[in-house]
Amino acid sequence: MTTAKRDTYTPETLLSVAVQVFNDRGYDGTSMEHLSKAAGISKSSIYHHVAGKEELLRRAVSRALDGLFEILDEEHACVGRAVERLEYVVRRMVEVLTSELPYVTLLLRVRGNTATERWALERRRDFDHRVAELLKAAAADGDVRGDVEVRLATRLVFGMINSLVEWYRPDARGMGAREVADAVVVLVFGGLRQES
Amino acid sequence: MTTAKRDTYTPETLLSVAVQVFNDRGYDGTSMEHLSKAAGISKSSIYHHVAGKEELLRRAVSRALDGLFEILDEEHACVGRAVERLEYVVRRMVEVLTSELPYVTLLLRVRGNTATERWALERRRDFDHRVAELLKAAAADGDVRGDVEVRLATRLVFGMINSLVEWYRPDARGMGAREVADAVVVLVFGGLRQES
DNA sequence: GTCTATATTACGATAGAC
DNA sequence: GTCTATCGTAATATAGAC
Repeated sequence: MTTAKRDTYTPETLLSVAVQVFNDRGYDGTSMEHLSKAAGISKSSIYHHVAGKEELLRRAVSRALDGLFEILDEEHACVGRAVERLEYVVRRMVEVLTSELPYVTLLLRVRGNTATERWALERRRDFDHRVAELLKAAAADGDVRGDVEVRLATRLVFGMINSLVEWYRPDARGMGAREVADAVVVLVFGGLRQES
Repeated sequence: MTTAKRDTYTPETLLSVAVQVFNDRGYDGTSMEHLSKAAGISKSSIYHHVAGKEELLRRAVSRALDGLFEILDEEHACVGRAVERLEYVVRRMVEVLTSELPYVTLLLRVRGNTATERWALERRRDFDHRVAELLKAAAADGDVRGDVEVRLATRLVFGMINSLVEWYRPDARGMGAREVADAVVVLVFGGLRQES
């Protein structure tokens, strides 16, 4: 029992509290006062753990970005037919969005007012481009419909996947991540229309 | 030539400037100082035209909500087979999102920190429910696949459509609203997969 | 590690001159 | 209708005691 007691904050545990408040009120709408109330410690105590508000944001979006980029290094994202790699990435994106929900939520709402936010936006764009290339390859293989521009289709698919953060909640009696991932894959590739 | 001169602001023209800044920096990240710089007049002059920051937000989201709700009163949204009414509403949503882009963008980013924001969120939920009922009816008709829960499908389709505000820009050489609407309808109903 | 107290700056909004 | 000047508050962050 080294530090098995409880209660005292680390940057990690403080982050999980802060990210919740950021997502509830918006990053700019959250003051250090709000954070201190939510954490149950004083404002100045927060500064003992982190340099300030922006460091909390940087830690949070880093965690989200790391989770997303790791997908692209996985075997099923690198080998095989492009359309199958794409399906794998789509499914894994849903899994990362749900498992790292608060961190990805914050990432997707970043505006670009500070250097940290602009850095996050840039890394996000890199990730989007990597997935867009996958869709482009699948289109070149003839596995994906050619009557919708690849760039446009990528954006719309990302829109559908990323919208998870606006409504998905890991309730006990709610939907599981697997169920959501299945639905996203079915809709993205097959569409709403009843197949005969 | 009553007031054909130019330059002096009305609540309307000031709103169009303010909404741009709100969307660029986020509502909470925008100060009256930012607005005054963008409008080219002093902070106190803004208060001559509107009661404050929150009134600008209210006017903006009202305009967006009015545009969306009007869709539901149109003939093609009320008569005919549910799946066809749904397709019509999806297409018109894209048109309203593109034509009222800055106002809808602001609406979709509202958090809920003030009374105005909570009112906007509530009206948005009403609209979402109306469209969800349409999808439910289409599913009851057997025109929409039954292997994805209606509630989940609604959210994902809304996610795809609403994501427009994150990337659509009405550039002269860019995509037209019609092209985007076509792509959304094709993907929502038919999916990505190449049809044989 | 946490606190109270405070420095300093920025914010939303108003007063009153022109 | 626009301005300068300013009020009162709330923001980020620091100092220093315990």
